[in-house]
Amino acid sequence: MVQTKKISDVDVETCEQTVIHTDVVQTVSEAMSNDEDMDNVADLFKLFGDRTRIRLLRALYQSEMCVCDLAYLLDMTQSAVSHQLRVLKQAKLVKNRREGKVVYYSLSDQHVMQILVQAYDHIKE
Amino acid sequence: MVQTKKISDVDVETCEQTVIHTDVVQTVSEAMSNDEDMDNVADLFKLFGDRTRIRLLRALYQSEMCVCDLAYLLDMTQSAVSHQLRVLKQAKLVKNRREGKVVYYSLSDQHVMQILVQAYDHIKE
DNA sequence: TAAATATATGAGCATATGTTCAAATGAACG
DNA sequence: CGTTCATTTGAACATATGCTCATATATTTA
Repeated sequence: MVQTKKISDVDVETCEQTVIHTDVVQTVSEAMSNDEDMDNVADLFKLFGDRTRIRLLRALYQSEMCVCDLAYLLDMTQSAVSHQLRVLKQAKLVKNRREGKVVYYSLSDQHVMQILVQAYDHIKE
Repeated sequence: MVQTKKISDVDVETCEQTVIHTDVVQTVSEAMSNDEDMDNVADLFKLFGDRTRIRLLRALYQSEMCVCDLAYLLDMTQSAVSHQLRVLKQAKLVKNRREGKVVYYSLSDQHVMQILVQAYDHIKE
């Protein structure tokens, strides 16, 4: 924990902005300087932050399924489902294989679901 | 794992939709019938799915801070930061206390950060 | 080759979201 | 009491997002 003793003001050139605890800002800024991957984290969570995609992942966690089955299961248009599956595939969260006319989707990585499960547990308390 | 033996078609009243693997859909549907909390999970992730909010949480994970310090740290308008802190507070992810003119924000629950850290680890591989 | 079926894709549209700007609170201090 | 400073808040605006609709692609089958 950082203590907040020193009080000082600093003017910034862009827009006049004030800093109260210079030392704290300095410390935190250094601690955060490493992880520029936070943007990627946000992007990953952005994928999870949609009801449709969450339900798709949840369903595929149970079993590999084709597009029309997923559409029926979620009570959605085949087109809408296909669009979202595309998003999930681009993010490498799901993979697919073709068998004749039918395309089967499945999770490309079981590990990703752990994040989901943990969040689920968090909600449940 | 569910096997995909039976092939059959079903018409649905709303829009004409086709189901190929009735048994799989049935099984998965039952498995998913319990967790209606998936919507809440999506909502939680929606909060994480933004660069600004992620960085705010990341910063507060290091130390309690006031609004103007956070604004300086993230190089953002104090107003924009305040708006997002409000969102995080409504979601009970952060809390605040007033000390004179200055309002200090901090994480209301360290546990929530575990989800973030896990996702961070996932990215790192 | 033509028809049928499963899926993919692009454009359009309506809504959601995040930021800015201006103005309102709220507290300390002369 | 009026001024200053930190923060909050509401409206406006621009962009992002997810769905629909029509159409394209791909594969099987008659």
